[in-house]
Amino acid sequence: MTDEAYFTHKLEHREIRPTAARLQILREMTRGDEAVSLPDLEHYLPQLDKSTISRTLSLFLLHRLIHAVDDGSGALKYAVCSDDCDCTVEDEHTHFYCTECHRTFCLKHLHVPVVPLPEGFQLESINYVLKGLCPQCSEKQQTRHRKT
Amino acid sequence: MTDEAYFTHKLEHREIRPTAARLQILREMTRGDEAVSLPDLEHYLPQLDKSTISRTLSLFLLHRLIHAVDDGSGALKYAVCSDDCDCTVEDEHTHFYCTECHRTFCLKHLHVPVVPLPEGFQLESINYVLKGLCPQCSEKQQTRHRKT
DNA sequence: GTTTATGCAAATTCTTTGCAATACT
DNA sequence: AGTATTGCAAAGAATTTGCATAAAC
Repeated sequence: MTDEAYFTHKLEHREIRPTAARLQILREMTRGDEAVSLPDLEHYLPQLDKSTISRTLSLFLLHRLIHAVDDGSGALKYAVCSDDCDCTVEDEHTHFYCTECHRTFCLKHLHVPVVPLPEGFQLESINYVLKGLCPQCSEKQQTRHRKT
Repeated sequence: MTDEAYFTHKLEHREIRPTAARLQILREMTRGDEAVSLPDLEHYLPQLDKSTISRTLSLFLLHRLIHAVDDGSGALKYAVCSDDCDCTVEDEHTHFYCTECHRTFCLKHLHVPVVPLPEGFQLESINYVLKGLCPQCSEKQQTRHRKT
């Protein structure tokens, strides 16, 4: 299966018409294990208008092809769901936001923890973002300390 | 101890000069167990400029008088820390965002869970927001269903 | 009287929307 | 043709900043 066919299938699986713009956005979002923001996509895909990207992200969200993470950086970040994801609380995973390089990592093997809620609260979803230094930035900081 | 003296002391305890604007903002933030946004404060304190509120919140954050919660509503929310809070991961509590009434509740008795991070990640803080319906909105919804 | 805080206006950043033009089936 | 998609321009919302005035010590 070619790359193109793979992404086309992925869109159709979620009942999204595979247009050129949507394929480009999905391809871009699939590179790497990091969540990307609308401004990120705007930067990497200058041929597309931000309104197109915005509407595409809304569509992807609606069809549960991607999930959104609020990492507190000011811009929402988005990442492609795994194929079997239904976006229920049980499907959600932990994200890590690096306060140094501002990247947000998907820690797909770490499910979000669920604390028992008081009476009356009805849980729909969870935003669980750990913040700190990613391995690279943590390493750089230690190197700097060793040298000084 | 009067109200005024209580808030003045609270500011001074965090080494913040107790000006009129700061006292009003702190008083407003102390009402209720909900986190408030900058636009919320702007609405409740029309006598203060939003730039003043913005700068005051930054100052409060810096001095760890308040903590910020990103509930995904578009506006950051802020809530007064408990007196013994040092804003470490162990001090952080769970927040609940109601998708219906858009209020954010501090669940102070529920510490944020901490999942074990992969090698190399250095944890600084956690944003843990549960989303769904609060007791009131959940109740209203059920009432509506019973009637129809 | 010098430092600090505040208000006003404007800028910035992220995101969405109306509408006309284009592409698809 | 008729519907869906896209680009452009503009609007909207939250937040911040420069600068002049006002308040505090």
